[in-house]
Amino acid sequence: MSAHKSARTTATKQKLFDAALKLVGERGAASVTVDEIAAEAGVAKGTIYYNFASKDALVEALLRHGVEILAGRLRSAEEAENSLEALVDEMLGFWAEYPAFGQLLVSELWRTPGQWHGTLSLLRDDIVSIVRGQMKRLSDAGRLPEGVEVGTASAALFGTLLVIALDWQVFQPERSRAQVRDSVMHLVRGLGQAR
Amino acid sequence: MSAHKSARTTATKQKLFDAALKLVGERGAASVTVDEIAAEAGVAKGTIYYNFASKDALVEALLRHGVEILAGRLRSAEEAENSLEALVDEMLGFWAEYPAFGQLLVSELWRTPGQWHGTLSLLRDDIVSIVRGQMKRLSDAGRLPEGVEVGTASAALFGTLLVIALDWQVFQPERSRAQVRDSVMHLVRGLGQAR
DNA sequence: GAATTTGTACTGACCGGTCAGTTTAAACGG
DNA sequence: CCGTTTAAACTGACCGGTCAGTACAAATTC
Repeated sequence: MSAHKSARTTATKQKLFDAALKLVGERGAASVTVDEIAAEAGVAKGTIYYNFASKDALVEALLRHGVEILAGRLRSAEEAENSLEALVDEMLGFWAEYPAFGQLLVSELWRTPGQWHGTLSLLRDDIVSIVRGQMKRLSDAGRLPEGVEVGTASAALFGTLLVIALDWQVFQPERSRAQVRDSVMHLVRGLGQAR
Repeated sequence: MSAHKSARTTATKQKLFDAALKLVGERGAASVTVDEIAAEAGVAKGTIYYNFASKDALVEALLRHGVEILAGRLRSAEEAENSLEALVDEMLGFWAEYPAFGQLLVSELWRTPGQWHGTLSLLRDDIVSIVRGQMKRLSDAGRLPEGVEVGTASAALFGTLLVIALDWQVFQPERSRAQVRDSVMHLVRGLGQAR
């Protein structure tokens, strides 16, 4: 893409994203210090302020970055197999790979006048609209129970997958990913073939 | 309960719970100051430290208090009508009444080594076990699809209701409570009568 | 092609404000 | 009276943000 960025800053930003994601996901954006992020990334504090305007700006960039990855994956999953199930499977895989991002998202997404609420609303829409595309297909095929609104169902499915993944990681780590996926699939299939 | 508490302190604690719930739910435990909570409650800062050992202790008490209310409501709902649907309806009503508590819970519940993780695990179990009771009834009656584990399903249902309620409050406030409840019921009924 | 300049990325000591928690003396109320 | 609350000043650790300076490679100059 932008050819005017050196490989060096890109690498540094990546290190900062990794470090910030780990710490912020675990302990919350407000209680992690910039010094800690710098230490975790193996970088001086000043470097953070060279690359980002503020701590908030770093977190916001992290949010965008993560959603970008998720959206990209969902789109390629759709390309490979155009089904709701493929989407669900991919999303579950993403949360399994980046649990800290799930923790960050879940703790900020519904904070009413939060500092990232505007950004997060937009990002949420990115993902939900992808889910909605698949839901719409089911609906058009008459495979959705009447009374279920596509928009609501999409938002609910997204949120549900998020918490199920989180709950799995935190409270039931002994379950395999396949087990969790199958349980969710059961639910989703039930939805798809309900009368 | 404990008869050795004056009505005065009980009232003060209630004011503090209300104030703390509002602020902490909206902006997160870490970024709310004790002075703000005192101001919101219309109480001197010293009073907070007379009634609670620390800011953390106040939040923890708040967590316990909220879960106690929720559990109490769920139990009386079950007494009135012994069905999963009654439980779901009551839970949705609770989240509608205390949205800030939902925000607080969702942002702390899956924080892996968080300061309240231990307490929260126990509190989560309180609620989930109530849900599990109803799930078990369905399961014994053979009204649950095979392959769905009761424990997992209960945890998932609890989490799902929480995020659906939150998403409703934040992103779709125009929907009526009845609408949301009906959508969820659709899902739950679908689960109950799946083959 | 050595010497010098320029631009970019990074460093870490430092500063000023913020905030949890303390202290105290006095008032309140049941 | 005694348990509770108030008001206000104070402490000190902590933390976001700053800034003068370093490193170094790629131009630029002579």
